[in-house]
Amino acid sequence: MNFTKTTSYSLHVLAYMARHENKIMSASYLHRQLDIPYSYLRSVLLDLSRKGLIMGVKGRNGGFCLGREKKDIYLSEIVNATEGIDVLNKCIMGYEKCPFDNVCIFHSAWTRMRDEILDILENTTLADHLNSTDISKSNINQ
Amino acid sequence: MNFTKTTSYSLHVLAYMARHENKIMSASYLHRQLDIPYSYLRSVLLDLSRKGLIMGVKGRNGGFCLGREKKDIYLSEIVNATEGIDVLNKCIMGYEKCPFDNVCIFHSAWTRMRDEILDILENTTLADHLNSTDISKSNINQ
DNA sequence: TTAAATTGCTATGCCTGGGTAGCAATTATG
DNA sequence: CATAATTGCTACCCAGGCATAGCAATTTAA
Repeated sequence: MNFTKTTSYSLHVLAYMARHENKIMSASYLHRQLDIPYSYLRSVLLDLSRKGLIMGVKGRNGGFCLGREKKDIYLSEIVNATEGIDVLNKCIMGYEKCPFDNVCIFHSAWTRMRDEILDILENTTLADHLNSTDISKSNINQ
Repeated sequence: MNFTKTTSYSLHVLAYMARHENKIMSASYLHRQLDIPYSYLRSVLLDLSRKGLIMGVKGRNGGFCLGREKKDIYLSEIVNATEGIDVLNKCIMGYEKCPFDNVCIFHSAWTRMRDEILDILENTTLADHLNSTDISKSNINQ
């Protein structure tokens, strides 16, 4: 009923990096800032680095920064790099194809959400996301 | 992003039993009808039986039937018997509490769906479900 | 009475997501 | 130069969902 933690961690990290562009951040720093288990964060960062979403800088004072400009990284790419966006194509009953032939009572609620989420993922860059959450942060009604 | 297969199997089985009330069905029969792996179906049925949702009848010609009348079994009970309805209380990012303080861009799409699904689960009995899918089946627009 | 079909129950295995740990290579700092 | 801090990489562990297999007990049918 949700994204994997790996996806969540990745979105966290990349959103944080977008908010502090051009700053190189080490795994231990990100660990302290984002409260993600250090060792696992290491492996997530390695993976994102291999996939080009971030760039690793070795050596003392090394760390990671965005692999591209924040306006050029779409959220869908991040999900694709972790669990793959295909999760959204499985019906809520866990099958590729709805076992109730799309007439199950959850279907409309489910597809509506899926379409909205897909739309967000495919049309939001890290830069957009930054703006949208900034607006939200200034809204008391949370 | 979806219910576990165990939940899906359970909903399948119970919906099928509701559609053929008062008939005793063996695991191997249900396996053939619903295309659920036999051995795993056995363990699912055992579990549902222990939890009172179905009743086992031993011996040759034995099998299972609904543990209560179909109008008295709510879908929420079934989900609770398998993975627990709490899955719906985790945010889409996989946490108990949304790590973005409820301002993440998926939040409204997600909560809307969750509320709808919860409403369906808590207010639909197997009997209701039967009617709703019957209506849908007669609808060409699928 | 014997065999077949069934549930009740338990032990086991596989896979994946999540997580840990350590070593080599690299780089900056004292 | 020596040491500290870092990434790159690999091996490993654990839990849970999914799945299989087999044995005992029960009941029916031949």
